[in-house]
Amino acid sequence: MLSERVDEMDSKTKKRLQDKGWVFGDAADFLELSPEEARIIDLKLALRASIREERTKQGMTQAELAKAMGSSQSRIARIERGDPSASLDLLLKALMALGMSNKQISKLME
Amino acid sequence: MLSERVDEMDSKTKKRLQDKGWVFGDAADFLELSPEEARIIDLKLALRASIREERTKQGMTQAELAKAMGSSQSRIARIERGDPSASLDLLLKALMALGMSNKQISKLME
DNA sequence: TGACATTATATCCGATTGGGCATAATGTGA
DNA sequence: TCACATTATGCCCAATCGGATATAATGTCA
Repeated sequence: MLSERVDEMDSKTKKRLQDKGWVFGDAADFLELSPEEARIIDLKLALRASIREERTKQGMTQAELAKAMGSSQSRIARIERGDPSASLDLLLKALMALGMSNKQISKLME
Repeated sequence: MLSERVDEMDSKTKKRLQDKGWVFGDAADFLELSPEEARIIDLKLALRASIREERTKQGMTQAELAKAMGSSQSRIARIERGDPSASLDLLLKALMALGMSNKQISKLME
C-alpha cells in the first residue's frame, strides 16, 4: 500500500523527502524506528496524500485550506510535501476542515 | 457517545479533568474550540478509554505498557486519566503497542 | 493493619510542533 | 515573455509535548 504511493512520486520529490527524514519501501525496515513508529509514518503518508487529493478536487488552494483550519499556507505545503513534523492531530484537522466525516477518515487509516 | 462515558466518571474525577482543560457535554459547545478541535477531543476520549480497556483486559500494568512502547508509567497514567496534552500520535502508538491492527484502531474512530 | 503493587500528580527540561513571515520556485493564462 | 497565482523552503520563536524522576494516593491481599 505504501509502495504504490511512493511509486507515483517523481524521484526528485522522493529524494527530497528522504533527505527530510521520511522512509520509503516499508518503513518497518528502517532500524531506528519501532514498529509502532513505522506504522504511524505509513499512516501519515496515506493521510497527507488524501489531503492533497481532496483539496485539489474541491478546487481549493493551500492558503484557503489553511485559513479554514486556522493554519498557514506554508504548513499545508509542508504537510502535503510530507514533512515528518506534522502530527496526526494536524493531519486529521485538515481532513476535517475539508469536510470529511470520521467514517471517511477512519477508512483512510485501515 | 461522549456523554455516556462522562456519566461513568465520579464527579471528583470530572472536576479534576475539567480543571485540566477537558470539555464535557459535547465538546462542540465549548466556544473557544473550532469544530475540528472539538471532534479531535472526542476522538481522543474514545481512544484513551480503549487504551485502558485493552490494557486491563490483557492484565498489563501501566508500567508494562509504557515499557512496551518506550514511554513512562506516568505518561500512561496521564493518557488514561484524560490529560489533553497527549497527541493522537501517542494514543495510536499505545493502541498499536497493545497489539491492535489498523483496522481495529480505525473502527474506534468512526 | 501492614507490606507491596499499582496508579496518580507534581515538577523539570529538552525536543518537537506549528504559526508567521519572507522569499524562492513553479505554474498558468494572455 | 510577462504579470499574477500558487506552491515550496528557510528561518524564527513561542507553545506544546513527552520522558524522567520523585512522591503521593489508592488498591490488594494476607
